[in-house]
Amino acid sequence: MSHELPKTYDPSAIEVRWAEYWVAEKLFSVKTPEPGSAEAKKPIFTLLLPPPNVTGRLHMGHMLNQTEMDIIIRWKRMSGFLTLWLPGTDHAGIATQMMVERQLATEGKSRQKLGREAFLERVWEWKKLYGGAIQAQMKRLGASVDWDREYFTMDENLSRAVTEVFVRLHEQGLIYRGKYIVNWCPRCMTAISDLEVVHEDYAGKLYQIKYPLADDPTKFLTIATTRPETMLGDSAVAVNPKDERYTKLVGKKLRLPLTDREIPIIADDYADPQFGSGAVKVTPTHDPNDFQIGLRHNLAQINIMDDQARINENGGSYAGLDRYEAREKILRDLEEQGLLVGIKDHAYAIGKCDRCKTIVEPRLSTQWFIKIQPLADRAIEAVEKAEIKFTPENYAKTYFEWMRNIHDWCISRQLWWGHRIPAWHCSKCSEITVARTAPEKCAKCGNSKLEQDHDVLDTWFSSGLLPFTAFGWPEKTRDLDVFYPTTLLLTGFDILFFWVARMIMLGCHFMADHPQGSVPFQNVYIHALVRDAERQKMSKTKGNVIDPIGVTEKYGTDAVRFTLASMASPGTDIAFSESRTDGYRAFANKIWNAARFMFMNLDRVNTAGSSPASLTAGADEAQLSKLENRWIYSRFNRVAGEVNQSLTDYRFDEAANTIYKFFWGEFCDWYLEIIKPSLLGSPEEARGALTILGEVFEGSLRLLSPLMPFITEEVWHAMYDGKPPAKSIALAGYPQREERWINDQAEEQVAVLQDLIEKVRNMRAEMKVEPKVKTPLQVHAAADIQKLVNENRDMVERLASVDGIEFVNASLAQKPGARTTPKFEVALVYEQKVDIAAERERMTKELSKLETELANADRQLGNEQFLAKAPPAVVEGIRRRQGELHGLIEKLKTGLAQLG
RNA sequence: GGGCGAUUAGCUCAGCUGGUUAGAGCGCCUGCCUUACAAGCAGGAUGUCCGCGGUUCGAGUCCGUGAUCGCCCACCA
Repeated sequence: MSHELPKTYDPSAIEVRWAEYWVAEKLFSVKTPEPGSAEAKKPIFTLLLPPPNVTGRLHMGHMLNQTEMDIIIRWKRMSGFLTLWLPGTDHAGIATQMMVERQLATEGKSRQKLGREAFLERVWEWKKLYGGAIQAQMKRLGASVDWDREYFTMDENLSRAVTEVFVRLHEQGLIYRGKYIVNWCPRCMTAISDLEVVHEDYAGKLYQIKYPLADDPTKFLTIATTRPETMLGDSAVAVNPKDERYTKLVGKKLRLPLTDREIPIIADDYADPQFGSGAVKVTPTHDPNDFQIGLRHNLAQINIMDDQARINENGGSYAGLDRYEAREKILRDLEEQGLLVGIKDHAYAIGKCDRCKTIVEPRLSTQWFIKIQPLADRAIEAVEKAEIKFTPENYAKTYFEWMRNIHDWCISRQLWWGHRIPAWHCSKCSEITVARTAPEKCAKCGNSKLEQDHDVLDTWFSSGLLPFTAFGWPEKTRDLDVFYPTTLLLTGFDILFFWVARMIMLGCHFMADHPQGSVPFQNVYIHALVRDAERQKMSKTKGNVIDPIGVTEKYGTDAVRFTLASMASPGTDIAFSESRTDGYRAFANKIWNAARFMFMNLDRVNTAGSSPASLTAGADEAQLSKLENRWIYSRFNRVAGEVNQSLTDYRFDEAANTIYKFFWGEFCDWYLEIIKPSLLGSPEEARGALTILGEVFEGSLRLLSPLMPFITEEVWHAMYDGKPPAKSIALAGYPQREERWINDQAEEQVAVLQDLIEKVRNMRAEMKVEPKVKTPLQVHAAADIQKLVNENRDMVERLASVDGIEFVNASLAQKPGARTTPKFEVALVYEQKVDIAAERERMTKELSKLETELANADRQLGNEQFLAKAPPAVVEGIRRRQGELHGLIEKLKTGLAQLG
């Protein structure tokens, strides 16, 4: 079988093949290990699958999630760790419900007319339709997901668990039902939680309105409001008790304009004497603050709007008007009556529905709530005590900030897609029974006509249960024993509060007795987010609007993945840089060609030689006497150690850059160049060289594999000639640093040779030596350097285009164009004259740089404070450098003098 | 209004606990199709590390302050 790879690197062909292979070989399936076994003690990961948007395309931010997830999966797999793929709960459901409702509206139908069952059936159909695109993309990335069963978790198990959680919380007094002001979306016709309200700056107006006193209509109290329409529901006007202007008025009545009602003037601290007139209208049904004031003063609750935010029958002649139509009319009417006394520009924030961007209406309604404080306290403690650690750490601050200002969580939604609240209403006595299964009859009056609550639960309620329900809770399962808590949660900050915080609260609460600890995960890695295509305005001005699928097709998944990893430094968002992706595609191409080069030589040896060569049979020990082999082994192991450390620290950027520099800058640029003569030499010699080359190449592929899974898989399989030791490179174990191969001396020696070669190349370029012309070289150096150069004479001559090396005893410093370093002086023997002016400029520049440096060193070393306080290693380093600088400067000066 | 973060080469970004000469990719300049790779090779140029003040023997790095930009949270009419 031939080892040949196609001449051209074509990522798409490779990707399709291996993605299909991984799925077919079930590389992503998970087995539950024996409890207590070594396998069970390995880290476990919670990977949140981000919600797809309704069009079925992935957002760039989500794409990153997925890509990084994949990196983690594959990295951990290679480390021999178990990876667990957890299904996400169903976030697309509500969006889909909205789409279906919109469609029904065009057909003149509604969900109420259609009925619950038929409606849910239609939602389900849509979800399957749009889910297909996501599934395809996941397959492309090598993930296998049983779409119907795992992704849409409206299954019986989860339903049972959700009910169980609800009932238990209710029994513990942590769930209550009450009339409160909630955020109401008049378009979705449901309550939404605080987090689902997005605030936007709004250039509004502040209206000043006169309310006449009831017993003296010639006198007025002026209030200020941004929402005049709500005055129809006013129950009072509040002034601050310390506000002396109004002390006498407290307790008196006002006539509420446009209505026939009288309302009291009350004293409440909420009123700010500095704002407006210091008097504020109180509308308990349409403002959360006013609601609280209303409770304190036992005010009437007059709801003036229906569920679509139209004025209801309590609004008198305004009934039936939309809230904004009503505002216009009310303002006109007030103006006619001379009661509108001022309009000012006033910027404030308005809340909009996260999904449909309709302006949210605070609305008094009966909802289910979770008493959040006890849960939040424990969740705060878990992070304070470092039971859960955030990376980057500063997200803990954000988390605390939110947790400490948390409000009770409204969990009921007036939607149909979701888990229904397990509460039953008695048609006779209105008693509410919360139960695991439908009760036969009312516990209070015995009536058998009971109806289940129509509301469903907030999706984040069930999502928040995921860390334990996914393992079969409330049953005591082996999975729960083994997998809870997981080691790492990987996610973006955008769902820190929605999901992460709630998983922590609910996990700590329900898993309090768990032997391995109650927290749902021990580490949270918050990765950077690529700017979302949704935020087009911002993105366009920054020039970072990109189509992830297009980019992937253009550069290959490996290049895109590598780019995202290399830019994933913690703490900041990523602006996707196409030019960098282009660069990493070139890197993939480099790998490809290096592999082709290796295979080419292998085939040559196998054709010419008497015995076959192998890339994977193990190193030929005799080869290790060669400097370049000791060097590359040392470098490889050092790099492996660094990469492992970076990955442990979640520094994917460092890991990527380290591998990149090693593979391209050392392995390809130097090692392959150095060993070319051996590869092209006798079959025996080439066979030996190939064993080392094969080992280092194979190890490099494994090192790279998490960042570029497709190309590494392809080349790796080719190296094993169709008989790999594992089904996938991902299963082959990750390279670790092996101390015995670390060789400082070899690294130092090669560094000197590299420096020498570079100096010669530099001189040649400067003197404009024809590339094909080889020039003799003079070297002045200590005996050990001479010995080193002599032993590697061929290498230096070849890589630096040198014809003969002469060691000289006299310094070369005065020779025009010569180069001096602390370890050697080197000059070309070349008749063509150097450009004196350019040479003088170069040397003068060099000299001034060195002199500045020397001045610095002198100053520091002359400073007793520095000598006393700086670490010895630093002092020693500067002292040594000072010695070098003296020598270098001396020689440069000599050289300059020589130039005249 | 509260909190968090950013500002380093023309562009996109690294620079970990303060320590010798601030880096990478792309772009740019010069020369090379050297038999793995022109998606390449060799060489090269480019920085008031946002401003100001401070701590320190020493600051891109720590502190304060100002400017600009961004994000998150938020019930002040």
